[in-house]
Amino acid sequence: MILKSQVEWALHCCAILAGLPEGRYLSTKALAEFHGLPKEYLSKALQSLSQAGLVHTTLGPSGGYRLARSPEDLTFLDIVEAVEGKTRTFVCNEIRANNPCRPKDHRESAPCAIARVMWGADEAWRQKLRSVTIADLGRTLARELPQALLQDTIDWVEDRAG
Amino acid sequence: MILKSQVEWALHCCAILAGLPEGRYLSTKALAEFHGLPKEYLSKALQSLSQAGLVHTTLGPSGGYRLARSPEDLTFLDIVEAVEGKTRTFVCNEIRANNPCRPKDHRESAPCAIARVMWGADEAWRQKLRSVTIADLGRTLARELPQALLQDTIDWVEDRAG
DNA sequence: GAGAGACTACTCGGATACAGTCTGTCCGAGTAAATCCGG
DNA sequence: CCGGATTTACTCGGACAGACTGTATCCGAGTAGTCTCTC
Repeated sequence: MILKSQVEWALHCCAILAGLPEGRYLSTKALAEFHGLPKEYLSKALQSLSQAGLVHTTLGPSGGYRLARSPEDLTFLDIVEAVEGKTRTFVCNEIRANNPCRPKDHRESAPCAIARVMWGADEAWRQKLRSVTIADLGRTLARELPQALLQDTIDWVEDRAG
Repeated sequence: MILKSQVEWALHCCAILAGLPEGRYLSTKALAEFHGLPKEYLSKALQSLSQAGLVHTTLGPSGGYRLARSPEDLTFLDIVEAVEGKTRTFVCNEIRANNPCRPKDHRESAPCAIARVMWGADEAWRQKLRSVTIADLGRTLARELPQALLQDTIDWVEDRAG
């Protein structure tokens, strides 16, 4: 059970888009080139973000993507769920129903106890992802990265922003 | 990203094995019949548990499986990791290294900030699974299930235990 | 009745098959900016 | 010089292919009880 690499790509792309000047757009081509990724396939990840309403897109030349909301308002969970889907990581197939001892008219009072534990863990995971925003990520990067690299990157992006 | 159904099967099997009288074994066949699962494939899940040292096995007739430790000592995480593996759910491919602005001699001081967040969430998930034991599960079931069904199940198991 | 050998029921591991998902590529349709061309 | 037509650069969506993983089945080898047969 490993998250698809599209999740990683989407997160990195959102980090870049967060540093984009207000109202400008950055193309898939630029994002793919920046991260060294296949442009066509990366666009699938960005489409997922677009469908989820996390990014806004414009067609035509100088088109591309920008964040649809403030980075303060965009959590890791939003992005992970946009790409990976919102379904829980554990699905209960109700195999307890096959217990040969169970009377035919037996009605379940609660979800399977095993599923409840697994879902609790899933919720803890999501809660953790919900607690970190892209703005938080930006602040961490600003603190840790060399000033020069940060500035060069911002300039690189702005050069290509439409 | 969905856990394999073998995880669900392994958890249910451990719950049953926890109710087995001391020193007795229960065969794959019985476990498969009880849960309505394909015997051959279920045995793969049990082999995973065996390799991880969570269950003990005996060959020959009246052979089968029993827990290798006390249910108090057996956590959900143990079982999930035995089947699903211990690798983290997020792998960082260091795509930040492709940043065209980065100087060639740049050395990373810390793991990728995005990966750290994802790993933190992964750890929260594992921590939650680590906090629940099979004994806890047994107590929950004893509290919630009808007394008759519980007793019938125990009898059914004991009938087939070798 | 006792002991040796055959038998049986089970685990274990490997081989195989099939389906679904992930990764990656390609192409056509639609759109908006930039460019070109005729007046 | 200006306005409409064309070109260009991009997104979007679908189709497609290959690799990998998850699900499932089958079979042979090995093991430990049980049964049988002989003395």
